[in-house]
Amino acid sequence: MARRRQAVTIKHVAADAGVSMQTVSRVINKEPNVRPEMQARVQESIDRLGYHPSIAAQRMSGSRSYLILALNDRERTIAEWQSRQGSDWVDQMLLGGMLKCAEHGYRMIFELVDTHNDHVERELKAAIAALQPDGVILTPPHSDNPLIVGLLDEYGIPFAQIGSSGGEGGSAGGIPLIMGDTQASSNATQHLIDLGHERIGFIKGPDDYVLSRWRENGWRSAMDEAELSAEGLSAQGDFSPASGRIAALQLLDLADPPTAILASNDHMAISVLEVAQERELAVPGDLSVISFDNTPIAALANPPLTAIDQPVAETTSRAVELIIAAKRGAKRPDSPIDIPSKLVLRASTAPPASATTRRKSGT
Amino acid sequence: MARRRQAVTIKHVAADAGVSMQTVSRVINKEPNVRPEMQARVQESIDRLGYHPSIAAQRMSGSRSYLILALNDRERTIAEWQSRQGSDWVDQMLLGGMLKCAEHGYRMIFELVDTHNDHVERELKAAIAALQPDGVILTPPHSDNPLIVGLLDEYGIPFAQIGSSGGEGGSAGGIPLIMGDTQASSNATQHLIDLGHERIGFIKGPDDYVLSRWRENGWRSAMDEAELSAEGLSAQGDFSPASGRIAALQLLDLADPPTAILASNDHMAISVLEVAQERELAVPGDLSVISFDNTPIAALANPPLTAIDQPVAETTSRAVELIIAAKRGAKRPDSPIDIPSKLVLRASTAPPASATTRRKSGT
DNA sequence: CTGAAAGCGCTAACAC
DNA sequence: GTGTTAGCGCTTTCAG
Repeated sequence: MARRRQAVTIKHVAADAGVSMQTVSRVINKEPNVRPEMQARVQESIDRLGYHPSIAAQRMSGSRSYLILALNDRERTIAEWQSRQGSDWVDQMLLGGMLKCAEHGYRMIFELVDTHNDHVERELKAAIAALQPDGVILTPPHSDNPLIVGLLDEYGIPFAQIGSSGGEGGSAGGIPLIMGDTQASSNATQHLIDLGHERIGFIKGPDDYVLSRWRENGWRSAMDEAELSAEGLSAQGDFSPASGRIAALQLLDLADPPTAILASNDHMAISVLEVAQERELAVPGDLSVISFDNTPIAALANPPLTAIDQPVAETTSRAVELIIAAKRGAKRPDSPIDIPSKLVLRASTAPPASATTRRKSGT
Repeated sequence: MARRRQAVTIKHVAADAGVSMQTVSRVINKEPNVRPEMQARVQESIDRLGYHPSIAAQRMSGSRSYLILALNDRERTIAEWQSRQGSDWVDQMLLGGMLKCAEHGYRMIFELVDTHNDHVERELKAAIAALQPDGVILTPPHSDNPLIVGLLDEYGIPFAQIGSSGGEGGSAGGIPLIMGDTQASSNATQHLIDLGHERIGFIKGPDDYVLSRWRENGWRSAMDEAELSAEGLSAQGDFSPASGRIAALQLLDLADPPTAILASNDHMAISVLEVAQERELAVPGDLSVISFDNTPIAALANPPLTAIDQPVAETTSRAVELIIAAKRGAKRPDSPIDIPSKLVLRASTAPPASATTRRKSGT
């Protein structure tokens, strides 16, 4: 007996409470201008009848859809899921975003879209038309995609840009959120400097991620500040283990190789670990390693990696909050929200073995 | 300029193509009784205008919602996300389910509900009323929850029960899918027996998961068949590392301890590994270990664990297919769909060290 | 502060 | 084959 119609509707509640549908609607939406006694009576009916509004109907009548769309890069996300390397980016988004949505009666829907594809626009339009989301959460590398940002602005849909500083002028509806990449990168580098390292290598992320630049900048600025040369100590990677291996080889083959390496993500750091092992370099004895992201493999690596933890859950949670607030008419923050990343100390960092034998001034 | 109304509706398309809305609707839904030339003309308008139907409106008019609800256990799922141990159950569900949904124009929405809570019913009713999903995917331990199953049957919503054999009579709309637990467990045990093990311990999962029993049964039957005693070789666990430790201790403290242990999930197996290390038992030299699930930590453990891989993505994908088929009126399969789990051989299993010194007949 | 009327975008049920 | 009519459940006007 597939009764496809709503079991109990606003009409039933109205009849039960002896009021108009309108009043019930007001109670549901916590609108003012309802006498406490009315509100109580209606609420009682709602509870007793087990009434829950249909978001489809709410959406139809021009109100909210209570849906927030989270957009991730299709190719990379699927690759991560299939590789089963334990990256929990999506899980952390769910943890932060879904739970925050639930608190407000919203729901989060995940969608994968191709960045490098002419279809982005079509895909996004389709998703918006189909779902009519109240907000959209963009993740790298979509966060700075002008096509996506432009479309969202045009539609007037509030959206969060995780991992984006919002470009130059910012956009009408975009709320940029960053995870302190530059600062964290600089802190991590400083940590290595404090340990006594002077030759600190850096493995960059791919250029289509803005945060690749931030991470590099943080490293470079800490090196500069300590008056250490960064010359030749940066190698290009693309987040893949293979690229990490190539970069590690490049750095360790240097005439004066680094005693520490900061890798732009965990996978590349693991590759560094592997290369070190092949070369019989002890970690952290001969080589210290720090990675970005702190996905589960960082803790499970051998040795466990000191890593910069990305507060993905917290950031997503804030993104949801800000979108919902924007819906309610709150004005957007005028500078990017910055949720700081913390350095998690584990076993892959130590003072350089040859600390005293090297040409230098400090300890 | 927040235009909350649909940008281009079926009306626009109808006007543009010079036909009635109904005809457009028929084209969208690929219904018969439309002349090819009409269908082409309408399709042309749809494409040119960039029209996409609103699922809210489709739902409102009594048709599908194109939404499939996936229900997971709240407490356990959140604990997994927070522990950051790399369990990718949810990711694999997304991989299998989301992609399959997308193929058919559906969307999957995740929702967490408390099993051990009086509110299950209320929560589920709320989700159904709000979303009007076309189908629901149940995961353990919800799959066999009579309250949930009963409610879904009553509402006439097709649903998949992952990890359930469907109980006695089965239910009207329930489609049980299992992942070959018994067989896999028996195979894994047999693998150890083939290796020469005779004392094979088993660490059970919690009783509120049916699959705990299946896994135990598989082990027990393989032991029986090989005429090996299982007496005292099973220890209770609850999937947590702590419980795995206690169970490992219990088994290894036996007067005649096992030379191999089959743990009902990866976490408990890791605990076994830890206990072994503390006791200076080499794995796999002195003790072989096999785990269930094969989440990413299994491969990352030291040594990497031989594990029984749960085909979560494939199962979820099939679940979605079957739900959509059921919607289209296909009759449900009359026995549980069984997607076999495969044993992934890694470095935690080997013949027992003392193989020749033990009382026995074989090699 | 409360109610009545109109309509959102779409499809089921009928006519033609 | 195609068009017309009515209505899904809710919220927006706008009256009172």
